[in-house]
Amino acid sequence: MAESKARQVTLRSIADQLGLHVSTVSRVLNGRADDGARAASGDTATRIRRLAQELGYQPDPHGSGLRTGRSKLVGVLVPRLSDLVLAMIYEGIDEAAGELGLTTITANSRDDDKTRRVRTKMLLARRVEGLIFGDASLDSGFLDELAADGGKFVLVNRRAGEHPSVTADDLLGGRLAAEHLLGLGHTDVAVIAGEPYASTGADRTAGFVGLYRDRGLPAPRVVHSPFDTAGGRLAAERLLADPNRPTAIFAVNDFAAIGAMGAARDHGLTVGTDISIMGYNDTPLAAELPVPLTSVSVPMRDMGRRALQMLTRLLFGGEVRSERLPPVLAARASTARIRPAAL
Amino acid sequence: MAESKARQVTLRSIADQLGLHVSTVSRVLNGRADDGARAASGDTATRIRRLAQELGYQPDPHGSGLRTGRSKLVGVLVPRLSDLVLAMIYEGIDEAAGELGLTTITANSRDDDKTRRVRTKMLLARRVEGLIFGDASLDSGFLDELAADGGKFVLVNRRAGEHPSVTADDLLGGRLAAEHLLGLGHTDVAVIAGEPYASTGADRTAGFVGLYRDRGLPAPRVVHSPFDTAGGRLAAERLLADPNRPTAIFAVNDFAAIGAMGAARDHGLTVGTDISIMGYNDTPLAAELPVPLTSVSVPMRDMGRRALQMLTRLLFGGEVRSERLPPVLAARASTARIRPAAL
DNA sequence: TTCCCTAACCCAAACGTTTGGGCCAAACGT
DNA sequence: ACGTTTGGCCCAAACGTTTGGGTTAGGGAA
Repeated sequence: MAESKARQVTLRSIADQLGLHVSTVSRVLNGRADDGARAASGDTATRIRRLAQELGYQPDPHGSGLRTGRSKLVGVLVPRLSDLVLAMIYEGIDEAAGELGLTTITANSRDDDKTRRVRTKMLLARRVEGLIFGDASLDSGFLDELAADGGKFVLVNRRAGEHPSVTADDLLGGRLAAEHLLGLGHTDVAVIAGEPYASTGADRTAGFVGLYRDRGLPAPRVVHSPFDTAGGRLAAERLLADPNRPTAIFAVNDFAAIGAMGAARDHGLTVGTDISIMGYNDTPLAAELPVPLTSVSVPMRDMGRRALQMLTRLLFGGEVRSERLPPVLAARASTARIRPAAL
Repeated sequence: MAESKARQVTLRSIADQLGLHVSTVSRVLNGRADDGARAASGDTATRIRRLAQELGYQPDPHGSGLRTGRSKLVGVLVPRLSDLVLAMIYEGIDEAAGELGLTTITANSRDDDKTRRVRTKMLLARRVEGLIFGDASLDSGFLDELAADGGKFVLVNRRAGEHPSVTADDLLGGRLAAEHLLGLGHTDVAVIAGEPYASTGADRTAGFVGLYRDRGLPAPRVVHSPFDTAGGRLAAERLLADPNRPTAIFAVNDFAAIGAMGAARDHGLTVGTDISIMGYNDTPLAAELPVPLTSVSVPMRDMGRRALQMLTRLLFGGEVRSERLPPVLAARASTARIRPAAL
């Protein structure tokens, strides 16, 4: 494209200009070091390299892909890229892919099974070498089918079944959240748990609820919702409508937490004093909010990086073991010691 | 990949199984309608189609790309995908691309000229047919160079030079913001203007400042900052440190506005009563914040869609004219009529 | 009956790479 | 002096498609 008139610069054009054979040029430019060394004299090799450089030669992926059967493409399926969490994970994936000479193609599944299948088929039609799913659903057989068909993939962020995955330890994260709120004296708490099909929300909720149960306290109320701000607001409104509302709310997602903060304010409550609210993921936004949001920090970009690396291990024959990264609590002003007056 | 053992299903394998020639199969499956009709009898055609369907044939893009010289790929360069605005624009681009049988590849430039060049080169090496830049910079010659080299591209969100672009009418948006604040009685205002190299911030600021000047009012203070929350907070802190601080702040970006809200709160000010703050883009978050944020709504997804469509027009020989989409004000609680007491 | 037409195919080349196998001449070993 | 190695290169096939141009057989017109 950058040379629409000047025709493509190809191995052949370089070879012709130098009076060499195309295979010689190929070996020098792309063969493994030893192969290239035997293919041409040092002098010829530098002449080739210099001309290639000068002409801005870039191997045509169609040609090499056709010959080698390798596309150097990996597909990434996410619920939606406009979800900041997934966007950051994707950035990690793409970063690591670039370092390995791979290119990523991404698509949104909108957490819809039909779309998921269609988009995956499109990625496979593009001959991706492997896939990374950021939208794994606990209740869909899709991944099992794909694995049975010999599809190579890893999961990121959400786990499902026994498929290899890179996730944060959401169970632990949920416990951290519970410990934090308990430490502040909150015994009457509620969870905005996200979508039931996502392991992230489910595990965080399970960890949270588990700790309260372990301490012999009444089980927190659990209400499901979408992972976004509007969903969080609605869920919180339901909770706050209750005459004896909880003194603290744990939302499994920062955006849901922000929605909950809005709902709290609508109820005339000041977040951090009248009610404690915490989120999850420690989005860059969390620390900068008017009332800084307590959250649980997970290494999103790193999760992406590791997922890509795990996928390449998988592709090059290795067996892989799922990884579970540790989360860490980020306490801020949105959660505070319970005030009896608040009741 | 889905058939790692069963070997690829190719035109040849289909042809062999039916005792036909590969070219016949190709014409039926992929030729234009008339070509396909002349290539085989209706009966043969259905046999071919049925088998292809049954085997799940998907044309190999390496093969067809090599032959036709078309990759059906378009490259999308953005500052960062973890910027919600760009993510939504990209979703629009990708959506429209899918409808046209195109696939998008995206990369982050981090608004850094070196990275921009490197990533663009990578996209070109992948043989994208055209590019969409969401990271145009007012002060870089890069796009001019690329255009001179015959590169096919359009800009989205930000404009630059005379290159074809799909943007919102940011000048108008800035005026809308100014009218809104003026209508509420704010004559002492400030702008958090974003990065100077981005046309978005520059135009919004120019429109805003222009209206105040047109009305013969003192020129608003203008302070630059990154487009994110932390940047907005810092900029606002500078503004609020001034003993006679502005009664309203216009941030050219919702995230910067959120940061500004945080800074205001730190200064003991209640947003919407003690001080008015407004943002830009009308991010989904804006309406759901504890104090709902007044913003200027721009059709981000549609901008993406149109950019992709404009690019295809450009690729298929047409001339194109830049488009400027109208923004609309979304007034909310974060801006209110000035109270003399606030001074 | 002869000629032409058309429907329904097949043939072959080309796109740019990669890669296993030549081939030749010069250098080396004995 | 003669065989062997080896450095330095060339050959050719193959990957899966597309596409301009055959080729054949059967049917219709004259």
